[in-house]
Amino acid sequence: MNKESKIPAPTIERLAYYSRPLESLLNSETPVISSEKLAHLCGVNPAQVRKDLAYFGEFGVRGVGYNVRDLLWEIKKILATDRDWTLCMVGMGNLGSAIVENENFKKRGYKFVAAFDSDPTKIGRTLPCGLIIEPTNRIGEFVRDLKVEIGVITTRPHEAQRFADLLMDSGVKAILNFASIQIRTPECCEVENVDFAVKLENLAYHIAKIL
Amino acid sequence: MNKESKIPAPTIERLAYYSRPLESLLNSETPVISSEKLAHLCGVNPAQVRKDLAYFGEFGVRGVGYNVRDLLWEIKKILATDRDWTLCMVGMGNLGSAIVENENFKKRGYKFVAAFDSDPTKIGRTLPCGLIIEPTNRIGEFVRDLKVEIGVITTRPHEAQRFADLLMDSGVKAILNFASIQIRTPECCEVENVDFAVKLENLAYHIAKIL
DNA sequence: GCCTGTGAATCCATTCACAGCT
DNA sequence: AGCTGTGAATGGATTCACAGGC
Repeated sequence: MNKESKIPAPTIERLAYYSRPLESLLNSETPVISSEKLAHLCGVNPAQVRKDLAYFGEFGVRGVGYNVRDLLWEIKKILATDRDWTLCMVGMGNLGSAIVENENFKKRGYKFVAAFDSDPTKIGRTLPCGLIIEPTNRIGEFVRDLKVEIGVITTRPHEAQRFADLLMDSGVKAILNFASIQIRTPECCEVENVDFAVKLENLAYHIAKIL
Repeated sequence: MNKESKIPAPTIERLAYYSRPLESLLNSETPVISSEKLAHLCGVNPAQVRKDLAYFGEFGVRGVGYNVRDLLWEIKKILATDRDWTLCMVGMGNLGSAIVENENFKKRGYKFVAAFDSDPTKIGRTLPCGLIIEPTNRIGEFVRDLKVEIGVITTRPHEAQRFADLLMDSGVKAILNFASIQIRTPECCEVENVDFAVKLENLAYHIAKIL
């Protein structure tokens, strides 16, 4: 862990990106891939690919390249996506529902085992996936009983911090936050923020320069 | 543009983050804010805030701070979010629908004027917002007629590149891509990729280290 | 000959520290 | 006295370039 703790955050993110084309390649008849080809598929520099992978071991063969199947397996082991994870959703609006129902997540081992909302008209409703929407005041209870590991938040911004605190107190170890607010968190809990509007604002900035 | 072209990408992203608390502050009785306070609200270093803003002008008053209203206005001008943008959605699954219906986007001036899907059972359906789902083979026509500026893609990965090409050929200047694939794009078109699963894989990596 | 793994060099972003204004 | 604006210093990450192994 001491050694791994100084691995750059961008490296971890890129590992996930590398795994995408590798998955497609698995089905095709391509047993081996070079850093050059993989880099091209992911839009990065070949040296970057080699350096990223070298942090974790020597996965390649000089003069040959990387075995696709083995490399994918190694990356999954590193990212800990070779196992299932238990999630819950707080906020069952359009976005929350879309994520809970998402087949892609299920396929990757991210299983939602609880869904919460504070809107009384939504509570008790059964989702297509079989989950029943529970009231937010039962978050602690459910998270503890079901041993939820990752919490996802899609509520309004002003409620997000409160629910994040609740999730953390109940033992959640990581939070994926879609509310457009910076969630404050102690050391023990990892947070990733995703704000679509920020991405759009980025695009707006760049294209406004041209027009 | 020459001067602005060497502005760090992270700066642009942070400007959007700065605007969030400023919007809340507008309603409260806080006419002025220091870089220290704003930095704290956004979880960054105060010098970072000052440097980011200084790229674009001298918005603050020494010994005092930044006027909240003025600063927000300047940031909106920089990000070009002081005007409306015309968007279209390709892929009307759960995620696509959730984004098109999102009130937050509308409020920020991102207006969806067309929605496409290739599933015949979805085509012709009227959305709560009033839009009718059109077949993907009419993308070119609609995008040109309605002068769509930004395209959003939420299709399966294997179709994403094809639709991106189609959007670009029809005059779209920027693409927000939610499909888990790296979209290849010429100079003239900006792309932002958002992959939720990558964020989850990041979290998984970090919490697996602890467990 | 080809491609990986890696120290060295470069590039970029963040933070520091203080001069300058109110 | 207080807080911005900014050159200088630091700290990271990316890229280069080549030694090492197939």
